[in-house]
Amino acid sequence: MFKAPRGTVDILPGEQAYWRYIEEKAETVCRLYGYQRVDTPAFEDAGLFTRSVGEGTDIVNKEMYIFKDRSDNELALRPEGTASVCRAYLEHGMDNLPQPVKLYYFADIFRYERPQAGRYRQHHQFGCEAIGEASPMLDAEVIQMALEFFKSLGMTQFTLQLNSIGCKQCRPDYLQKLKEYYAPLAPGLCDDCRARIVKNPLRLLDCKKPGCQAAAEAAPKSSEYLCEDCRDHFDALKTYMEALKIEYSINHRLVRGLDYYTKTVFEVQPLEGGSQSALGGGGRYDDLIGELGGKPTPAIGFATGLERIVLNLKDQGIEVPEQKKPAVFMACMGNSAKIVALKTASDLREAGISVIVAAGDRSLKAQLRQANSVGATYAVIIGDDEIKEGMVTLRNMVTSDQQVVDPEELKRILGTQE
RNA sequence: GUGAGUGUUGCCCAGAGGCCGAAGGCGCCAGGUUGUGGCCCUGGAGAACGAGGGUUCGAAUCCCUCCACUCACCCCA
Repeated sequence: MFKAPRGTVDILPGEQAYWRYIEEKAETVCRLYGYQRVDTPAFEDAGLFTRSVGEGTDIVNKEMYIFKDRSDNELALRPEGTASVCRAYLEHGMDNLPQPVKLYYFADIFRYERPQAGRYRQHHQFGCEAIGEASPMLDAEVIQMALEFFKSLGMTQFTLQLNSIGCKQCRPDYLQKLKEYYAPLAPGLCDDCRARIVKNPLRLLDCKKPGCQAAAEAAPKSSEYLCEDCRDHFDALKTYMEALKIEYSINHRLVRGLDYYTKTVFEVQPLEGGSQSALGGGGRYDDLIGELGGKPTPAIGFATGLERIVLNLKDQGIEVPEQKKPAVFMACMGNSAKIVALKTASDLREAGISVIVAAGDRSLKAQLRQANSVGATYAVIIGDDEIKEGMVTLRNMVTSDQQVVDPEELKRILGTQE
């Protein structure tokens, strides 16, 4: 027997209510904020990701699904959403549209990781990107939008963490400061961290190892080494956040795992929950479009993991609307009844009424049992008696009222009941 | 890549060397009404107990190997 590959899951009909709910809320938020949907391919040139996400990151180093196709193109299943959207922005000349261009997406994301709670090899993200505007107003708006999205789902148990990691003007200086601070501490750090001092100093800050915690806690803070532009930007953002009454906490150790971020970075964390907890995150990436070959174009975005949202909704006991039940279940007995049932059903469907027709030769009892279990509001019963009269029996499954009606009348009767 | 746990019918799960040719619940199917659901009752189908090897007179139950899944670390959505 075949099984779904490791780290992948089937989202069965019984789960779909959560997914439809999330998608609907996401789309509502996007409409309110003026974002338009974009869909990009599930795989891209591998180089797109190595260049954007960064050579030194875990995602690129050990998590990408890379493969060569039959023409020897090196491709990768997308390990995140932003790079593809930026590629599409450039490829389709969206820099000629009024800026900023606001796009959202639902995408499956692939990372070769060890699966665990809330973490999969294929997962789904909803994300937004606002490309072509540098103002911190947009930062505030994007963050607000992310929070409004969670709130619209009924979620309340989460916090917002914020930081600024500077830009290419000020970050080199800050990294230098970090290195200087860490150099004498190196002997006491974990192996990973010793390597990070040279390779990726920013990552020193989010090491979870007990031995490195104290060092990270007392490390120089990026927000204290910002250039004037970055500082103004961060200050303005904080002002806007206060004006919007958005609560946040500054986390000096929040750095994010993708190299393209500049200035603002943020994460949404649930109040409690497992360690795979980040519900979403994002930040500004003012240099990315330029690095991909476009003219310098500032941008900001965020993404959320749908699997984690589903987990959270369940943990919080948040109810989602049930999926629509069929209006009519059509039971029939005998061969001529089958023909009438089929015809009647298509008539009703033409009128927009959902119908399930019992196929096969099961007893009426069995058919009605099924009508009950699929949650149909009505059963239409057709047998020899009805055929003789040219009528059908309409049974209300909720009240158990039953009447014999002309099939032509069904549409009218059912139409007004809905 | 590292560590821990688990692996019995579609699902949940009992079972701890012979009473297991595997129990129960849910679900499924059928019957209890000769054309009628939801409750109830009865019956039925469905598992050689992850795979392979070993110990033993005898293993779902003990040991080994492998595989899978889960959780945790790392990192992230």
